[in-house]
Amino acid sequence: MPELPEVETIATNLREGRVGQPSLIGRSILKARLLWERTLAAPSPTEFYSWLPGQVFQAIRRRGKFIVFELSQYTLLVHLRMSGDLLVESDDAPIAPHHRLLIDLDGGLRLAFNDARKFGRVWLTAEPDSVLGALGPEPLDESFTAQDLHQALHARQRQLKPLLLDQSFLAGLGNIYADEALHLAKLHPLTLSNRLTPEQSERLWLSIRHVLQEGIQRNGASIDWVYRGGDYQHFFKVYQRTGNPCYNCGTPIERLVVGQRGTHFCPTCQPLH
DNA sequence: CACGAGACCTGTTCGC
DNA sequence: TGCGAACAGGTCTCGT
Repeated sequence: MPELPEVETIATNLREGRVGQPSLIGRSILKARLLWERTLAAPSPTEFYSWLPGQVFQAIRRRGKFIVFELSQYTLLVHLRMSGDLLVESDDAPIAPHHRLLIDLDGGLRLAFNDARKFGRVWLTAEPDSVLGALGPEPLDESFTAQDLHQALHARQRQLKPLLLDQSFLAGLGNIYADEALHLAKLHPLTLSNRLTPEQSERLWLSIRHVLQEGIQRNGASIDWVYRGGDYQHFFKVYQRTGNPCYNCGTPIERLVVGQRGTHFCPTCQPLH
């Protein structure tokens, strides 16, 4: 499901609370229960169950597509992959289909990890860098400049689309926002990274930041049953618009498969040179 | 190093 | 209506 804007929205809601749902900050954990063991990437279930009770939520943030829960002594990391979601619910609510992990909290609450496709993963560790360390830069960070992007693009020779999806190159972009950013930047998804001029790199940098910021502003995109609450799907320019006219030039949007991912682009606005 | 295929999973939609 | 194929917001591993 989620890319950077959706993960950001979920993390913000858990940190700040939303209507009818309190913040998790300051809450303590009573116990945890795994309903699908493979959801837990590390440590062992035995360690997981013994480390969590008594831990208090100190901070909640996002890094790439990971949700980072800073607890008293450990860090809980959650990656939602394709279909994961995190819900705060009453601890006596019926266990919904696809719940994979329940964490009981004080105050009669429960944090539930729901994940139909079972791809999502959870880590509990004292060394979060052991999981997050390989991630590339945060695209919205002040320290990430157009020059940085240009230099990184020229350090490799790869097709732009798969490179933008590579989380060690840049953290947080997924299939939707990569397609939207490339369209806004007027770059073909198969363009080789080291062929971009400084001007093209800057356009890509601006476009990536633009689509991510707009996504966050609209609480992410909700394109099917998996994620709710976002609006950005109404503003897609190419994603899932195959055959529909480009808003710039009227040419039908085309779809091709790149790195096994559906890829949407305008052949006129995004020519392959 | 770059790339493609297969794996991990379940649910929904599409095409005949 | 029914049924299999195709597809889905992600990432890992393996072979070339």
